Parts: sequence; C-alpha cells; structure tokens
Amino acid sequence: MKIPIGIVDDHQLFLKSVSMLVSGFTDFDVVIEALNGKDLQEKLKSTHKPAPAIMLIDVIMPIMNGAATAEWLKNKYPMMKLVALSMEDSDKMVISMIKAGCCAYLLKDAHPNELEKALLEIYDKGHYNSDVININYRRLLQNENEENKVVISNKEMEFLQYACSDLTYKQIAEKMFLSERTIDGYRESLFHKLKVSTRVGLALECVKRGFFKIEKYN
Amino acid sequence: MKIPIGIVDDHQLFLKSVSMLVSGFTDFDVVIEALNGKDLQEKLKSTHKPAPAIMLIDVIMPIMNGAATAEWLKNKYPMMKLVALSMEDSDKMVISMIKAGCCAYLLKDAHPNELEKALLEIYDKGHYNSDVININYRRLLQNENEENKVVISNKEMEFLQYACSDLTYKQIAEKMFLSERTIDGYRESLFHKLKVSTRVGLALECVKRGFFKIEKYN
DNA sequence: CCTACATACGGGAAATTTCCCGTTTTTTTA
DNA sequence: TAAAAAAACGGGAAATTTCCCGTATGTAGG
Repeated sequence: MKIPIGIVDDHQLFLKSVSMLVSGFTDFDVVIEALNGKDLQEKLKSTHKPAPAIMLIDVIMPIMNGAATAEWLKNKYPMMKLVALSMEDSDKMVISMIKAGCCAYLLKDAHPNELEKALLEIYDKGHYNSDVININYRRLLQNENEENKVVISNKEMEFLQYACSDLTYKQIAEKMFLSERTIDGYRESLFHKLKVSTRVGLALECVKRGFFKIEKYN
Repeated sequence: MKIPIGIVDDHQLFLKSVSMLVSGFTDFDVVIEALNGKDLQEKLKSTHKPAPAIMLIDVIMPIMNGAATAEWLKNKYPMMKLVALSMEDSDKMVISMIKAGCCAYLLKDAHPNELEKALLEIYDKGHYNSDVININYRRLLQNENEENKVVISNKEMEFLQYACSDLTYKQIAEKMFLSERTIDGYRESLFHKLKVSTRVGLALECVKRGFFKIEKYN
C-alpha cells in the first residue's frame, strides 16, 4: 500500500500541483489537501481515508499558520511526521517550525527528486538531514535563548506603536492616559532592551523585529 | 497539436509541479522550464522545440526578475503571449509586469481550473480578464503618474540612509562633507516630498517605500 | 512584615530636531 | 551669455528628545 501524505498550502496552484507530483511518486499518495490549518482540521475530521503518515505544511498561511498547525497536529496526531515546506530559510521560521514539532524543513527551491528522497527517509528513519539546516541547528536554538529573550509588555508594545509615528511623546502620553514621565520610563526601558539610543533606532528596530506590519505601498 | 507553453520560476518544486499540471491539460504541453530569466534565455537559444506560444513568468526571481524577463521576451519573441504568475497582487508588481508586456496577471492562489481557462482564453483572444486586475487597471496606471513620481537624487538617498540610523544631523553632515545647513535643506526637502514631519516618519517612509532593505533578524 | 520588583510620576537641563529668516555658489538651460 | 534652477551655506529660536536627579504605590514572595 502507498504511504498516505497530506498537504497544507494556501496557494491553490502550488497545492494542487505538488499534490499531483507527489501522487506520481511510486510510494506515495496524497489523501488530504487543505488551504490552511483551519481547513485541515475540518477535513481531517470529516474524512474516512487513513490519516496521513506525513504532513507537508506551508509556513506562511492566512487564518492558521504553519507553526500553529504543526502544534495542533503534534498534539492530535502524535504519530504523524510533520514537514515544514517553505519559500525562505530564515532562522526564525526554521526555529518556529522545528519547535512546533516538525522533523524536517524543506525549501520550495528543492528539486522534486529531493522531495521524494526526503519523504522516503522521513518515513523510514523519522527525520531528514536537510543539508543547510542541520549545520546551524545547534546555533539556532542557542541564539534563541540568548539574544531573543527580550520581553515586551502590552503597554510597552502600545507605546512602540505610537512611537512609530509623528506623535510627540507629550501626545503619546495623552493618548495612553499617562504622564510624560511615565512615557519617559517606557522609552528608556525600551532603548535599553532593544539596544538603541534614539527614537529612529527604536522605530527601525520594531521593523527589523517585525513587531507589527508596516503597510508598504504596493 | 498541443499548444506549447513555457514556464519560468525559481522555485523548482513549484516549477516542476505546475509543469506537470499544465502538461496534464488536454490542450497544452510544457516545452520549456527555466529557473530565471537568464536560464530561460540560454534554454531558448539551445532548444530545438517550437517556441512557446505562452510563457508563464514568475515575478520575483533572482538573477533576472520577471519584469526584465518579460521585456526581453517581448522584444525577442513579439508573438509570444506573456503571463505574469505571482504570489501577491500588489499594485506595483501588476503595473511593472503589465508595462513589461504581460497580457495577464495570475495569482498562485488560483485554482488549476482557472489557470486552464486563462490559458485557453489567452491563446484564443490574446488576453484574460483577471477579475481583480481589470477593475483597477486604469486607476493603477493613473496613480503611477501622480503619486509615485517622487524623484529622489543620489545625494538625498545617501542622506536617507544616514537618517535611518542613530547619527545626529551634525554627524551626518560630517560624513557627507557638507554643512549642517545643507543637511537641513535635504531634510526639509524630503519631509515635503515624502509628506512627513519628523525623522521617525522619514525613516518609516523609507521602509514603506522599500528604498533600501532592512536587515531583518531571521 | 519587609524586601524586591514593576509601574507611575515629577523637576530640571543639555542635546537634538525642527523651522524660521536669509545669502552665495554652482549647474542647467534657453 | 544671461536667466533660471539647483545645491550649499549661515544665524537664531522654539519645540522636542534624551537623560539626569529623585519619589510614591501596589503586589508577589520569602
């Protein structure tokens, strides 16, 4: 019997195409296709087919993203092998997916042959040594616990939003119903946490860390 | 005889999958696959197969991007129908691809059936009324000549780079071998051009407009 | 109870930004 | 080559940011 595979990806064209590709592999068969985590949950509940042995999960999806989906699956279907399938190999994403329970991280750059090889190896051994990832793996998890452990409270985050605008601190204080001194405190605290020394640096750091999306002009 | 199709996309997995999908359509056959514009140029030169009637072009590619590829094709193969195939439907991209000579703009969100329908219509009529695009088409090209015609000189751009840092204007003046007054002038001019009133606004505007890449933490 | 810690607040002052008022020099264009 | 446009420059001043100095309040943990 063929090994049942599931795929979650919000880009229909990619989803259907890869599904067709995988179904063409001698040992595999796609039994579930979903457009996002939520969609997958519903389809898993209502299907009569065997649960997939391996689930290919896109990282960036609307409604329910890759990490959340992986976490849910890890909990609900502990035997299922989870494989992240992403456009980019940013450290942050790799970490989040590995931490969410994925045993491999593949790039959409990969050649179909590599996908097939990876699927076979994951089914046999439970993991796949994606070249790039493995080298940096230890480093990644280390960095996570050192550099990135900056904790920012809700109030601080609210302040940051206002700081990334033309408002003066006085106006920000009014908006947040706080004294200018208090705002002063938030600023200083965040300057220290984010290792910057000016408001411009603060704003750009927010962008770099992706604290909130900047409405880019299309 | 089947209609020959070409595909350019840097994501191999997507490329091969969609190629397989399209070759599965009754009327079409993929005769050329390339990973970017440069790759396509070489493959077109060395192939003996018929030149594709329709070329599917990814917008974002390394080495030679979608717009440049479309432009080259438009010039070299005037009869070839060019179709942009993108992840996102940002105005900027649509404009650049349409201007480069594409007769349609499809999203990777699309269902395979829509792709087939689009290909047929493009082959027959020479264009495809992608729902979303057509509505805003006129608006897009108009906006291009109004809002977006902000011209920023090299010196101004250099100043912007420095303005997006912890440097004071005094320090920026020194770095650029100019007087503080002159820097003052640049600031005022850019405030006006970019419609902002503080340095923070200026920095964020640079991000929004993608003037230079922000080294995001991965 | 009292220490530690986070949060909120206040006055003052130096540094920087923002915005005026201009002039001079260089480059472009008619 | 004269006129126009762009780039560079200067002094001064109000507004804002940055950074000091401090205090008061609540609350979680030993």
